[in-house]
Amino acid sequence: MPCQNLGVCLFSASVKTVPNIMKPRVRFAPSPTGFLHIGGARTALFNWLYARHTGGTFILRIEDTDAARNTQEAVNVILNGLRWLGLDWDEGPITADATGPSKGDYGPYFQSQRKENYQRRVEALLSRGLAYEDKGAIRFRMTREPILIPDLVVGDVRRELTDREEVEPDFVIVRSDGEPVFHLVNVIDDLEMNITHVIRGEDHLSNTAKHIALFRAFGVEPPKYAHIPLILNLDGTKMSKRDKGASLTSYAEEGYSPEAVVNYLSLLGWSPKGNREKIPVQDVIDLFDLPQILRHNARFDLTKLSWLNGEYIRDMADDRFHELCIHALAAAGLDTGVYPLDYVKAALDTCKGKFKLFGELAGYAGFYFKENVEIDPQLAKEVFIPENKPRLERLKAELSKLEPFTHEQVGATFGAVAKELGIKTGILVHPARLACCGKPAGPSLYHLMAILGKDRCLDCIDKALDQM
RNA sequence: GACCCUAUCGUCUAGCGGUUAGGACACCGCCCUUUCACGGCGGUUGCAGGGGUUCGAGUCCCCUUAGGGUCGCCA
Repeated sequence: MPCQNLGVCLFSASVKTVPNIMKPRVRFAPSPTGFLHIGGARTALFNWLYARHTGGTFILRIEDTDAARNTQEAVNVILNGLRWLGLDWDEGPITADATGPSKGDYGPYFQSQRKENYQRRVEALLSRGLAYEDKGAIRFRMTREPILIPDLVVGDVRRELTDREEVEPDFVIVRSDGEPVFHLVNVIDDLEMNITHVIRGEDHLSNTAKHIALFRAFGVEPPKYAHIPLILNLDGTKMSKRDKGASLTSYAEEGYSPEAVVNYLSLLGWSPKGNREKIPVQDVIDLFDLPQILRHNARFDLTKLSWLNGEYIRDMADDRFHELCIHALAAAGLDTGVYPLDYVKAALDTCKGKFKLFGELAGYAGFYFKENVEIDPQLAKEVFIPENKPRLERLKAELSKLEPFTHEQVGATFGAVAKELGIKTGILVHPARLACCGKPAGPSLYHLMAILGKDRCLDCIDKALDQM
């Protein structure tokens, strides 16, 4: 079945031997709104995956025709977002400056710098009677016939005119203020940049008829199209700017790792088959192809992303783990720099695999990096009860004798004291944990106490005893 | 209003005419255990509805319903 399109099959079968000129050229063409939508990020990812899978070229083009709301900061949101995800582009801007340096032979890669191309093309249409002036604007003479849209994902789509289009099929390509509109510039840029495959959101499917007609008017065969399904909210509604998880930036802020986000995004509308969930991006590149993309929209499930993120953190190299932890703690106002590096690393190692988001870390292990433990008052009332006082006192007495204060020794002491008192170890663990961390959950108590050190632990226990 | 796309557990998906409809997240038990996680075992939950085609349909066709998209001098 994947051989419906012979051209594509021949191509992917001999990817390494085809001449460069036949290699796919795909682009991600976002508008700098100051915001990178998670759906846009997925579109970028799919384009990138296809380019990397085929050995083609991934191009970044900035559609900044709307000068009013475009700023370098807004462009940087896009550049930084793609960089964070690891989606490197082969052609496109190097900086957010529209007049700045870029890489690739098809520049400029900012639409604001390509005006003369549009003007030239419009004049060509005008002179051939394919477009005409209408009250100061310029309209394209659109075909009245239905247009067949061959789509690599959806299949052949026959697009008829809507009732409104029946009344006025000719659409504006240049506004009366002289500014060319999206449909026009998008097509011209794709044409002039030799884009071979347009991979974009399904929201553009209906408009593709216009684009195909425009390509033909320019005397060029349109590229191949692949319209990918959209990402919706968990409740099935459209994900808008305000919805949780809509902004790519928020993922970095909340402590997701880019590998997890890329992995999760890959799984939306595409599947590696074989019941695989956590999958390295290189494997995705190897397996990815357009015809296997699903046709229905997907809903964004943050819970599953969190799970995946936890999986990535669990398997993360220590250095990177430490780095991301320290960054997350700093973002929460905890300066680890004032503690010895060995202490910091040892403390963080007790947390590895225990949380899903770096954003949780400060709450989980903040006690390591604070002078005083903040104890949950409600739990204190439940755990720091009079009957625990003699137990904790006995524990403290034994603990104070320990030398060295290792986690093995600490653990053995808890066991011995519990046995001596004829109680379960847990009876001692709960008040001791609350005394040391201020919370009911945390890293292994014995390890954490060893890292905190004897003096600090005894001090915490003293403070707890005062409350009993 | 018209046009287009889509439809398997709550969610992401496997399935491409014959399956006890599989996996993952989430959820619920049990086990492990110094807390929380992790891990292990088990469980609840699904082919939107109706017609066809066929010996046989989640799989093919049609209709309905539902969801999404588009019809701008927005991108």
